[in-house]
Amino acid sequence: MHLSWDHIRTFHAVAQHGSLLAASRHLGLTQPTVGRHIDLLEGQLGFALFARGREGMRLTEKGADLVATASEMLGTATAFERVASGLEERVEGTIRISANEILGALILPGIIAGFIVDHPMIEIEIDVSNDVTNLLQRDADIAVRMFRPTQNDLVARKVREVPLGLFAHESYLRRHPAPVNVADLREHILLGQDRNPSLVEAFRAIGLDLAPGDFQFRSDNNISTINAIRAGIGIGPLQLGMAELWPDVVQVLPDLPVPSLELWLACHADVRHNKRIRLVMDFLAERLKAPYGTILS
Amino acid sequence: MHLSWDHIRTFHAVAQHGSLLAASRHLGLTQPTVGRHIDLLEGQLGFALFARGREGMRLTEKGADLVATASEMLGTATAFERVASGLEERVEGTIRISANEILGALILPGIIAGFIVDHPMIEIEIDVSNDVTNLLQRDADIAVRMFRPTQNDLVARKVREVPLGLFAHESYLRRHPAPVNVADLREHILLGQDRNPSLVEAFRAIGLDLAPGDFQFRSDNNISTINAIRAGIGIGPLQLGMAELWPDVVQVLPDLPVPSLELWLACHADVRHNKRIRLVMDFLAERLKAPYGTILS
DNA sequence: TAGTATATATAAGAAATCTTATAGCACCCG
DNA sequence: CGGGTGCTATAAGATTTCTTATATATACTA
Repeated sequence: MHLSWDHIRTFHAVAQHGSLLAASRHLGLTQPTVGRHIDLLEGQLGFALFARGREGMRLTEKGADLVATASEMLGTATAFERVASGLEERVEGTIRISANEILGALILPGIIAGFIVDHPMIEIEIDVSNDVTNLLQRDADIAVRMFRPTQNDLVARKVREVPLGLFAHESYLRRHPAPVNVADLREHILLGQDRNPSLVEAFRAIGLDLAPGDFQFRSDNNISTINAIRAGIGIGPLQLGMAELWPDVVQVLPDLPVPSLELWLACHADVRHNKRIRLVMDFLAERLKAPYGTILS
Repeated sequence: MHLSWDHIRTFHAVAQHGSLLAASRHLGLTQPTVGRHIDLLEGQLGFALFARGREGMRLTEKGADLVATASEMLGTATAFERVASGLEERVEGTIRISANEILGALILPGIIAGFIVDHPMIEIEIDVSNDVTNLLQRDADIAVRMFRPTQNDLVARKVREVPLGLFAHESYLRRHPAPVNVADLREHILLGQDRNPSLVEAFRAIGLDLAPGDFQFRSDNNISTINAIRAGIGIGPLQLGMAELWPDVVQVLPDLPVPSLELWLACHADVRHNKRIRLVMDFLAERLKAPYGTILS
């Protein structure tokens, strides 16, 4: 008498999400179905996997002992899907692209508009996130990143360098005279990141040691920062190509050697030969080489 | 759109057994069901896994690329079942015992007869085989072996030494005078093993270097060998305890230091705390300590 | 305190899955 | 060359599984 492998998947999802309802949403099933899977599994095993309560499904001790193996199964199952996807040669289908806010919301739509007219059989989904793990979990097929992806099963290619500068809106500079050297920045309202430390590190590299508290406006969402600059709140970092779009946003300390970012494209090694993915990656690499101004205008 | 894990299991079974029909028998499904699983899988993947022909299902190149991952999944799924079985505390249920021909056919039935009257909720199955891998694949819960099981995930305990001797039937010895030393054995009709080399090695240990061709009757089935001795074909090895059952079978060269065998009980480490399995193993260990004569009489 | 959101459990109808039965093809054996 | 065996494919009915809808309970919120 064998267990259903699909029931093991359901067990894992419930253990992961803590409730039948949450698991059902992630599995694309309904709550009664997920509940029945667990009931059947418990019936076959002869012991309870979860304690049911108003706050959801708590793993029992025995249930907890089984999570690791179920998790291993999930990993192998996603590997199976990845390998299968890598063997696929059909051009039609869906491609899911993971990108940060600027790329996903501002840049990619314009690029993809050109792609889909030439390839009407390919559907594109955009997942706005900065997490690399979604390539491993197959939540996305292609990732666009502003740093080198180092995960070992990933295939990454560098598209170009992205030069940065410090910018402020005219209205801000009218109220606060523009800085003439790095040290002057301390007297200004600075726009920075919330929990991401990369900007603090970049400032340190150009000789300015700042604590998170020295930034008066903090957000990890890049679009939020851009709009803060445009609203005249203060001085913040911006990609040079983007600044050209808004004539009333001007660069401060233009000679400052701000370290530039890198633009990378990545996919999982298992799917690298998938025709669809290749096609989209090649197209993105080609179009992303151009400065943003040419894309957005 | 996710694949069904059960379909992956079906894919693996078909790849393994080479046909829908053979796979369906191993999976406990019917041939049309197995066929539909493969059809659905191929439809979702977008390419063919098998080439269908009168001689069965041949893996395509792409199908072959997926077998390894599917196989890994099967391994994890059986591990899941093993761990679950180890966590189980119910006493009722089925226990499957793997044993060689002599134990499985002659000895165990008598022992188990005593067990099941005390434990009516436990059902016992006997799988006659000499393969240790069936504990890993969960084809059996307990194995009784005549050698030390060395597989690393196995828990084994030695029950006792099993002394061996050389025996022949009276009718044979009437036609051929009994040997008086090891060298005399060369002039006799010897009963040996077919492909299993252990007996040849045992003879070499007592100073007699024999080739397979020196045995006129060869079988790897122990019961076959026993019956050959009883039928008066020639001289063959027998466990001392068994010989007592047949007064007209007598030992030759009784002072010969024939190396003895060891009797081992084994189960998988994952399953060692299962109450049922513990119960049966303890019972078997206790009863198998006694010489066979007391069991069979 | 009413309203919303979270959670599980259950009943009954809808939808999918599985089985039985059958057809068709190729091979092997006496 | 008939008769068995092993194989896949297909149709139709039986069965199971899944979903929709509802009941119940708890916590948070305004």
